[in-house]
Amino acid sequence: MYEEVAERLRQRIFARELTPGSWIDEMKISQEYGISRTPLREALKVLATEGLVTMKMRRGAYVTDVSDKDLNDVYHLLALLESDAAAQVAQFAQPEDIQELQGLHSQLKQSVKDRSAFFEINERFHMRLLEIGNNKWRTQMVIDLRKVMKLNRQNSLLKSGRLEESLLEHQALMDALAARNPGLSLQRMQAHFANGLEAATPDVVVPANEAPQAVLVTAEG
Amino acid sequence: MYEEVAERLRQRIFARELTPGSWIDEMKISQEYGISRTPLREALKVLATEGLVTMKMRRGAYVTDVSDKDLNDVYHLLALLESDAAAQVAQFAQPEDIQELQGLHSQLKQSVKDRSAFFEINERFHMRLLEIGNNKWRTQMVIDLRKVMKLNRQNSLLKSGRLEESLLEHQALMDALAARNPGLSLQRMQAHFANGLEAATPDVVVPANEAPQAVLVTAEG
DNA sequence: ATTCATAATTATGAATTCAAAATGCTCTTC
DNA sequence: GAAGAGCATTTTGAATTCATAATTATGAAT
Repeated sequence: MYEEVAERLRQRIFARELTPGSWIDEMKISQEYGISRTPLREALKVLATEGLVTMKMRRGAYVTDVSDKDLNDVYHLLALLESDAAAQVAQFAQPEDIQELQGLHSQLKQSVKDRSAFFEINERFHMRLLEIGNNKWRTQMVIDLRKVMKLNRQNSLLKSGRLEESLLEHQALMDALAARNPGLSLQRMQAHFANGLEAATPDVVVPANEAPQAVLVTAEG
Repeated sequence: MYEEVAERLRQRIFARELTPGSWIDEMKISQEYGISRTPLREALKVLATEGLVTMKMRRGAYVTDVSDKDLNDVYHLLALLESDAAAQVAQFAQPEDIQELQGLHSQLKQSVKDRSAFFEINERFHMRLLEIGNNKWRTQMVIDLRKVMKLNRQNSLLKSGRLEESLLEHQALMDALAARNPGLSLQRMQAHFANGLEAATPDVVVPANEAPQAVLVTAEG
């Protein structure tokens, strides 16, 4: 049950119903959910290790307040991990996996008019790519980091006017994947992330012309 | 208290006192520790999110059995994250931080005769580099991944005859850091990891001559 | 003798109870 | 009137109790 409770809490945190920095009233929540404090406390400890809440000694649980630096740091790691995944996919994926990604990409193209649909398919694309990347630890890390991102920016990975650009970057990535070029795939994913970050945090930059070479260290079996 | 209990359990798991795949008897452990099952269960759930134990529905907790592929995957991520950290350090560290690393490296040189001392200082060096890298999320991820590595190989990051080689790689890394060359530092750290992995898993290779170029995507403030 | 069903035991998961610590309020004193 | 001390209330943290599910053992039937 604690899993379920943890998920409900996550949703409320992401929805800003529980605001960053605010105290979490165990009594109140457990009554709301019609459960005892025991499974709730277990859920809170799980969220604490995920970084979504912070436990203060003898003071209870607080929704973590992530700073701008935190968001930059997390975004940087997302770029690092997902680019790495892209390289692995280009190198080791089965043809049908690439097909599947192309299918998702097609759906993405078609949903460019519908913001929320685009958003959802985009997320599916990224998650599917990770799964095909076939490293569950990396996948789990990305899942956790994306949760943290959701704490403070609704659409940090996809800001308003960027749908078309984002689509072009996806296309470029898909081309690199289809060409089974790991280095290029890595680079394209990096570019995708570099462009995705909003202008407010301009210290994350990959100059497109002097784009990075591939780091080719592979550990897949 | 659950933190403390979690740590005691971690130690026992790393020491192989609780063997991978084995069931964890809540009753027995709680009696051993002279506590109730409540904080123990909380600790177990934390260890579960860390990946050290696996919770089976209505079946309790089991020490996770990590496969060879898991170890390869985790090692790959360690290489990725720590190289990234090295690049950041080269780029953004304060001079005194580099000094400190050089100090640790000197200690490492001197302790080449004492295996366990070497081991401990080596760990300190890597951790300190991460901290200087100034991304707490990355640091935490590496800490967690290193815990997983400890599950199945005592000295996976440093196998028997490799102390001297390892030292040379460290020296090369230090040179790159001192030269404040991010790309080279990244590359040297990658090489360090590539060489560190034992021959039993030969699918992790970086050809030294066609060493990777730097991936320069920085997100530090 | 083997297999299936039922009962009993054991262990997990959750609720409730209990204790201790921290905060806040009130009363007293300066 | 303000400040400090003491008491009460609130809340966390842990133990105990309770219920439910699963496994095992026992017994009966084929």
